[in-house]
Amino acid sequence: MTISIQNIRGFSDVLPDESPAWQFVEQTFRHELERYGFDEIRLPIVEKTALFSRSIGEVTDIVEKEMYTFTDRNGDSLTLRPEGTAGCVRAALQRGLLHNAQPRLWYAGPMFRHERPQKGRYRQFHQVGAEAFGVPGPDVDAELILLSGRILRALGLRDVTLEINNLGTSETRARYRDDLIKHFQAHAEHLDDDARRRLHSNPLRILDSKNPAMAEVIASAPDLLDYMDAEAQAHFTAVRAMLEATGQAYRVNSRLVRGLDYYGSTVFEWVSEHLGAQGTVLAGGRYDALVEMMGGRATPAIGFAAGIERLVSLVEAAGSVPDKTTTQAYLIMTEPTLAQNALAIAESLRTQMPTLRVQVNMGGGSMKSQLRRADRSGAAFALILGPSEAAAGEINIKDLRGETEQYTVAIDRLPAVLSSFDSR
RNA sequence: GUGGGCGUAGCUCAGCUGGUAGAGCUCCGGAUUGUGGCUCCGGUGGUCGUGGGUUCAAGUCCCAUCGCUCACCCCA
Repeated sequence: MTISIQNIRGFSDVLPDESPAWQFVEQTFRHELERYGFDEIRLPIVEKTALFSRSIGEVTDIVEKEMYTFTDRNGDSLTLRPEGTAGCVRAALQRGLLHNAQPRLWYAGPMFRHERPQKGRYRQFHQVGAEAFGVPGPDVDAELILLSGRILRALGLRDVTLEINNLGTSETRARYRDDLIKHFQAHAEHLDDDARRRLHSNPLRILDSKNPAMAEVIASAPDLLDYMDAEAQAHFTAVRAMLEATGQAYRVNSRLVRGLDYYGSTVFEWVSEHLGAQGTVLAGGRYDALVEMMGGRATPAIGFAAGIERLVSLVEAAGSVPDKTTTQAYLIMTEPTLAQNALAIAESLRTQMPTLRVQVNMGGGSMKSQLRRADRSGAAFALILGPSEAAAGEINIKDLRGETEQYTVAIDRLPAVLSSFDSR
């Protein structure tokens, strides 16, 4: 079949088969975040372009080539949000949430980046984000990491590992960056094309290269950790001590660099081996300079974002998605003329039993096909209404899963009977 | 943006050196006049991604194009 209009590349549908896993991931985040004192904030999907270009960094890949930017009817440049932190900071500042308060906020929803799609990477993707404002750490840093670990465990994910790093202050990072460029320039003959291109735009990224030919130049490069000042050292040590005290395993990865300009100090990343090339499942870090940069009073902050699609794929592979609640009762009728009675019975049942799931067969069909639908709906039992039952104010109950013999009851006794089935 | 792999039924796929489109699953009906699952029988469903070319003849060969997918880059 040739369908004339299809979805946009990289914008996927979440089909009914997949939605239980999505709900599981979303509900787990909501539940654990609330338990740690985070409150939900709902933010616009479109913001002024300048919000992102200024906060994320003009020369990052996101801003340079990945944003969905358009001009609206007023001539303003608007952008579909590529990430959540900028909008959250904007809202917190604009609405006065940061005034004499240390809010902890979480949000969830779609983000948009115009990249080439591949496994675990889509143009519309979904994140859950959490941001904690006003606390300089290291206690929040550690708690946020512990929270993210708890969420991943609650999702039943075992094979995810925690990597942490400290990017130091913007001054020490600039000094490190300069030395790194010098180092790579001195060994320019060993660099591949990508590395040469990134030498000035993003030299820290060269450290991540997977090219074995460059392993030696990279290994001999200066280490960021050697550049940290005493304060950053102390902060990093304290975070590590807190993780150790709570039994949270981690690996220090001095090559761990976040892609957005506003990150500094503590950064962390949860990584899975089962996702192909896009293994990062949840990542975050401290961004103490961002609030002030956006016009607010200097306010320390830290946050993380998790990729729902990646987590859904892991959770499905791990088989940890709880079974979907299926239809408990499926009502069928032997004559189409009984549809009125069937609807009335179902409505009355739903009113009397608020938690009951009951589906009425629609569109007729033979007894055989109706029962087949009842079976495939996953219902625990079928309610069968024929002319004789209807006339007598009764209905027939057929147990589709257990051993109970089929029998007929008065309709007003149905709630009691179904409850007894339910507690079985 | 660059490269590899792949586009045949709703799904998973077969279709040799060109000779009028197939299987399994699903769905619908029947075997069983008001009784599902298992079995058996039958049926619905395709402009073979799209456009052009070669040929008496193209799912098959050639060209272009679109899409999907994985990887690079980058990131959740």
